[in-house]
Amino acid sequence: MKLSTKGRYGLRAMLEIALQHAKGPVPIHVIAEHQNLSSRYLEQLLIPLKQNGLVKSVRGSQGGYILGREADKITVGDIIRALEGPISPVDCVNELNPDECDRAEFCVTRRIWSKLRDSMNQVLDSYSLEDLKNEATDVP
Amino acid sequence: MKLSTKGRYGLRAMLEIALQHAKGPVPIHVIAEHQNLSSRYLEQLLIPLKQNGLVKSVRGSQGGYILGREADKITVGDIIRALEGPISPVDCVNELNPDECDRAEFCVTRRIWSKLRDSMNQVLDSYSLEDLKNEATDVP
DNA sequence: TTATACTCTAGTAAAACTATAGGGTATATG
DNA sequence: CATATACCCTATAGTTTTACTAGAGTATAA
Repeated sequence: MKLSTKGRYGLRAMLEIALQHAKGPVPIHVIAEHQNLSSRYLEQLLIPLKQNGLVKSVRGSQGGYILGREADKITVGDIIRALEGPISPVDCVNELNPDECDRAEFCVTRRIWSKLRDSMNQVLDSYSLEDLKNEATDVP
Repeated sequence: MKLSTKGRYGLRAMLEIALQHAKGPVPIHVIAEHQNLSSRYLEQLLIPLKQNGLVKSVRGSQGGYILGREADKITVGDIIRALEGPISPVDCVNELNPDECDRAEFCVTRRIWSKLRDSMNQVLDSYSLEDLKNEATDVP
């Protein structure tokens, strides 16, 4: 029940882009240096974020990444789902690609996993990048 | 953010033991056959469950496993924690064995992981084996 | 024209997961 | 007391996933 580094690094990268939004596109290497990550790895994390419309890329000199939409319209859940796929403790209650098993109808544990799934999504969707931005700038 | 088979199989095994509680100790091979699992693998899952007092073992002929305490005193969270360790989306908010990082003090994302951790534990602790037992016996 | 920065694809080492296997010990029963 | 039953302990092996690393290419501002 752990988040992978994809989700954690990706969220930190998104926050970095959000914080520097005013200054224009943020290049990968800047994020990587700030967050002490491999820029080559970060590069790969930005692909699904772009595909999901959470960031836009600007190529060429002075290029980099900008937010795909306003920070208050991007939730932590959006970011995690883009990077790690549907948030679900088991595949049989995965909404996108349910891996139904024979016993689904009688399965007593299934209901618990559904409830856990909903709760996880609810918590992660209750935070937007804007919220994180505000907290980050509050720090002295 | 997936549960491993340990957690899923373990919960099903515990439910099986709870359901057959009246008939005395339930041998591993019975659980394994009912749930279509490898009994050799199941054997390993029962070790941590026993260490955590969730089941007791009875050796010898007519032996098997019985619940370590009443079904309404065992939550799904107890079972998952016994099998998979502390329920936490990241190690830095793991209560038992916190893997604090340098940035913990300023870390904006940390608060979200705490809230997610609490929510996950709360959901899983809101179901007892007794609840599951009741649902299971309701099925025609 | 050139430096900057994104894009796409492939490969790889390490860790975690999911078992399988062998040899042992305790105990109820006949 | 012999024996079948069933738990107990440790080791290991195959597979998958994770977390990168690397090479070659493309677009664009200056």
